[in-house]
Amino acid sequence: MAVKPLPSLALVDDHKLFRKGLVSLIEMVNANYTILFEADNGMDMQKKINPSNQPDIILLDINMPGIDGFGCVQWLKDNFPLINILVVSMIEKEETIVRMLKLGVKGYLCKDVEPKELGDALSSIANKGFYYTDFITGKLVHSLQNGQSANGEANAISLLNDRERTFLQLACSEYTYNEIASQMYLSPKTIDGYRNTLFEKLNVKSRVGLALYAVKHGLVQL
Amino acid sequence: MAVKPLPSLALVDDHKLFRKGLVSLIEMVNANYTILFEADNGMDMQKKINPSNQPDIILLDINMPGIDGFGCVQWLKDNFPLINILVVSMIEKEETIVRMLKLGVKGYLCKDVEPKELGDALSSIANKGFYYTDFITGKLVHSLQNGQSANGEANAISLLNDRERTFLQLACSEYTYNEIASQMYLSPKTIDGYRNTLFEKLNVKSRVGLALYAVKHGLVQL
DNA sequence: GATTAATACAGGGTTTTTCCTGTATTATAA
DNA sequence: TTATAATACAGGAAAAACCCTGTATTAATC
Repeated sequence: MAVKPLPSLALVDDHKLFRKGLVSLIEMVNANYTILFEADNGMDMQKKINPSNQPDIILLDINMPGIDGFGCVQWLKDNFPLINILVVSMIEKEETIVRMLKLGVKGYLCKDVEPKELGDALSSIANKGFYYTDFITGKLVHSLQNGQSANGEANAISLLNDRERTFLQLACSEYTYNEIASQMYLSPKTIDGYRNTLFEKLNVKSRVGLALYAVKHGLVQL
Repeated sequence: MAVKPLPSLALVDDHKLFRKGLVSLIEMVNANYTILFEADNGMDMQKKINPSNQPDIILLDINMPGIDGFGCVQWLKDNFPLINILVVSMIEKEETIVRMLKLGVKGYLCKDVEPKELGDALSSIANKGFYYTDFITGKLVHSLQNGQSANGEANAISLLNDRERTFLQLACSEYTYNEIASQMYLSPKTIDGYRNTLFEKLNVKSRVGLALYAVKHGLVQL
């Protein structure tokens, strides 16, 4: 009788201390998995993965230098769509979680969970193919459907269209609105309009408010 | 002959997964330490620490809900000044490191270091009382002395005085300068002056620039 | 084919921000 | 004691930001 091979894992996280801690936790506490490889970042992961060397599950961080978690997911979906992705991030922003779920990850864990939950998530993904906790299925799936955040605040992803988003990004700069207008090939008056609708939508009252909103919700990098 | 007791450690970090990983790493790899307690955050730490229950070294995170790492250091320095603090944070901003060193922590590790370096840091602190790597002693101590950042950029801590800092924080809001003036009990014209000096010092050209600078350098929370 | 929604734009006005130059007061250092 | 630096403030003006109301065009929906 053939022995079913152990599910193989890969860990992608730039914080080596965290990564090694995870490995230690997984190996010591639970002998049901083999660690296929570890990677420091997206680039590193791309080098270590290939058709004959695919893990069953990738534990993936979001904040990483170079190609970040989102870039990794995109690349994995394009190139190795069968690999299950479990995001393990310190980010608890609903917007981020929603974005990741929309991209098709199989689970999302915050770094403050009990080690037990990591075990649950891994076995759930290995067996059922996904791990969506109540938190995710309850509050978040609902917000996915109607573009509303669980805490009542509107979420920027679904609220803004492409043009509005680029305007918002440009507003987070020291360009004047006139300069932004020419960069977007629009009349200053149209920019005027964008500003006013964003003030409404995002519930702010000044350009500083716009900028802070954008930073807070990850629409611009600092 | 009396046996020298093992150095005792405490871990303060809100990311349980990371904390447990650290514990696992420390216990498995190195049997030279005992773990006195773990805490989820500053408040939790304050509850678990008392004159007859002091660890030799505290591994302290910075980003935590409630009382953060800075608050913890302040409280520890006030109440248990003999405890050695080793900061273990994902923050690599020089300004943050400098602030921590000024507060008297005994070492600063980024979460992306090799597990070995954690071991080095612990034994160095346990024996010599501190662990300042080349990175810290080289570039950073220099910047402590002349208020210059290692990468040439001026750092906000030494560059701004108290009034300027509070002005900057208020500028990161939707108050008009007139409103800020009355809140600071100053004439709008004086505020005018502050703005202009900060434009110079921080090398920005608009209020949005001020706000983004402040966020980037951690002078305001989002 | 009419209605609605989304997008781009104008006129025209008020408020706020930005910039420049110059002064008075106080504390600090030479 | 006399520069010097830091802080608080003024006048005056140009530029940018903000706000309101209203129109034209196109695409989608009824």
